Amino acid sequence: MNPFSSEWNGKLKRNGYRLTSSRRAVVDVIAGSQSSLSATDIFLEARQQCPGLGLVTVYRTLEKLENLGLIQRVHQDEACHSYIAIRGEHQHLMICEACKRTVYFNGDDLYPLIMQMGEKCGYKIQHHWLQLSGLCDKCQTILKEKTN
Amino acid sequence: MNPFSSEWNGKLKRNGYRLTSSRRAVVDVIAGSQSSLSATDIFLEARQQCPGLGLVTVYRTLEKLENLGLIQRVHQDEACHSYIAIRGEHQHLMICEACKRTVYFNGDDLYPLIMQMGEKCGYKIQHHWLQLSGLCDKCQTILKEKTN
DNA sequence: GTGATTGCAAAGCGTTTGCACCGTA
DNA sequence: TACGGTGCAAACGCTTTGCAATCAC
Repeated sequence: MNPFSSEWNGKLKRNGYRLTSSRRAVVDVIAGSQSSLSATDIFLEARQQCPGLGLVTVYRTLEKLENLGLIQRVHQDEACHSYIAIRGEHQHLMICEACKRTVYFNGDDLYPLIMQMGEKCGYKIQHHWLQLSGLCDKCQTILKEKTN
Repeated sequence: MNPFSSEWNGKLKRNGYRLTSSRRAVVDVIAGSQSSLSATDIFLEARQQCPGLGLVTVYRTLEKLENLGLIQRVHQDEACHSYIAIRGEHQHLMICEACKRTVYFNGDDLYPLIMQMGEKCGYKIQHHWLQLSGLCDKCQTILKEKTN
C-alpha cells in the first residue's frame, strides 16, 4: 500500500466517512500516483484492485477528497478535469509533457512580483494560478539519445 | 460596432471564411467583451443581434476564431471552458472576482524566475500558464464603501 | 441495527455530428 | 452558380441523480 494512503484513510475516518473497499482502492490509486488522472483513469486502475467498483463511486470519492483538501483539479488544454494529490502546503505543478510525471514547487519567490504586477493594473490579487509544463530530466535525456 | 470586430472580420475573410450575419454577431459579442464568456453566454447575447442564431454556430465559430488566434480559452475552477479575446502578444489574464472584468498583462518580469525554478527541479520549461484573480480598483472601492 | 455507501440505470448537461436547406462570394 | 455556412435534430461522452440493496461501524 502507498505510504500516503493510510494518512488519507485516517483523515477520511476522522471526518466521519466510512472506509469501504471501493474507497480504499480509489484512495490508493490517487495517493500513489505522480501524474494527474481523470475519473476514468482512476476507475480503470482502481477496478483492478476492487473489481466491482463503479465509476459513480469514483466521482463521489473524488468530491470528498477534494473537500478534505487531499486532491486538486489540474487544468490542461485538453483533459481539463484531471485530479492530482496535494502534498503539503499550497503548491504549483510542473508537468512533463512527455511522461506526465508531475512535481510540485512552491512559488514563494514569485509572490512579491505577482502582487506588484497586480498593483500596476489596479488589482488586489487574491488568488493566483501557475502551472508549468515542459520536459523532465529523464525525458530530456531520452530525447537527446533519440536525436543522436 | 466594436472597433475590434472589423479587424476580426477582415482576418476571417482573408482566411477564406465567409461573413454571415450569424458569424458577425458572434464576433461582435466576443470582440467587444472584457470578460470571459461561455458558449451559452455568447449564444444568448448574440441571439439578440441575430435572432435565428443557433448554438451550434457559436461552437463552430469559436473553433475558427481559436484557430486564427483571436480568442483563447480561460480556465477557472468552475466554468472551465470560457473564451476571451486575445489582444496582441502572448499575455496573461487578471480577472476580477466580483465583476469578472479582465485585464491583460505580460509576464516578462516573471520568465527568468520561472525558467530558474524549472531548472531546480530538472525540468526544461516549455509552456507556462499564469492566471491571477482578485479585485479590480472599482470593486475595491465599492467594497470599501459598503463596509463603512 | 442503523444509516452511510454502493452500483445500476436513467437523467442531465454541454458539445459534436449528419443532413438538407440557405446565402455569400 | 457553387459551395461554405446554417439550424435542427439526434448522437455523444462525461457527470450527476434516484433508488433499492449492501456493508461498515
